[in-house]
Amino acid sequence: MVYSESLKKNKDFQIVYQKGTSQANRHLVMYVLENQHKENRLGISVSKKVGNSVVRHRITRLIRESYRLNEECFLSPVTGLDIVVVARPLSKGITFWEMQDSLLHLAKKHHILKGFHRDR
RNA sequence: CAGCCAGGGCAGGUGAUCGCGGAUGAACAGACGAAAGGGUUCAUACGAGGAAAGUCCGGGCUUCACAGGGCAGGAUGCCGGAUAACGUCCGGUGGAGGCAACUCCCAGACCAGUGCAACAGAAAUAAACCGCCGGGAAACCGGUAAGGGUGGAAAGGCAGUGUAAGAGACUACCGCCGUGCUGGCAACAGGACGGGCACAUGUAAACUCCAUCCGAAGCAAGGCCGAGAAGAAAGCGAUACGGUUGCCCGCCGUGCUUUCAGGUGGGCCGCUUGAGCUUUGUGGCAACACAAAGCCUAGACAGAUGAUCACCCCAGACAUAACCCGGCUUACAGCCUUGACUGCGCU
Repeated sequence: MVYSESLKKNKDFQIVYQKGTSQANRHLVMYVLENQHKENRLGISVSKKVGNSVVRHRITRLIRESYRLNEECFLSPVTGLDIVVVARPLSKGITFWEMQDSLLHLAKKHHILKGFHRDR
């Protein structure tokens, strides 16, 4: 991803969970917190409740791909954001398009979305 | 052609665009970092499985422990072979099933000891309920395990002789036990002779006994480089300086350099050339071994295979490497293929 890092440390996840704001829909939960860096950092969490390793890997890839293809929409002019996306059990077996809609829907609820034109 | 048995292989494909991982090569920058390390861009080829899964066995590797012996604990359990090793595999033996091809079996020892055996049944390791026979007027007494009934199991089976009725009491065949013979490396098989069957049942996936094997923990193993902080020693400097109120007393705290050991955050190695794969040949019934030639085939460290579009078909199951191998077990849409057997039809 051009503009973003991935969120890695468990400590960073805990900070976002505790101090960030959260929005949810039926597929995903999104936590957002302003960080002190220049870049966005994206963390993805899929628990074992969702499915086996194959299912979890696929959901992770769909989230990352959805974010990557719409990355410029998430950029904040002021500061970087820590974004944690948690997959919920209903997201098992959804398509890429549903995942992208779901992710952008949550971003809109967070009011961090800009310049997105739905052009399917 | 149908049914059935055994084995082997594949695990959606092709193209375009975007994206990811390490490797190699080139170019750029020498950013970031104390160091160890490492960055950016482009190109090239490569990039999960038959089970990668469960983590149930066995080994390699690493660190620790270890004179030798014994106990405890665990595992295995017909015989021979294969193997680094195994609880795996191969070939046999015995038993069970199938017309057959073939398949299945935790297959040592209950005359070392201990335990357990519900219910039913007269009685369960000890026998007389009915029956049969003899005696007696009867009550009943005695004999009897052939028959009935119960049970997983009732004092070898079956036929005959025999007898009051019966009984290995006696005889043939089968079984059992013992002895030696033949074949086989062996498990075992075959037939011979003897015992007339006594200790008198079953259960070891009951304890146990016997034989064999086993040190412990695991790549978050372990090794290397090593900020910061704290520690030790030596040297330099001073009887000082700083703080507590300006001063005095009192109280509290020490600077710099070098070296050393330990090793946190971090980084690197371990990390993929290996009991490796493919082909051919030789030995072996086989598992497998040996030889020759050729090949290099993921190596991440929050963890890479995805997305979109188009087309095709039989419409794609189960399931994502994490130090590496050999197995086992479990999950699985289907497809291809080889051999054997049985039945039917045709020649």
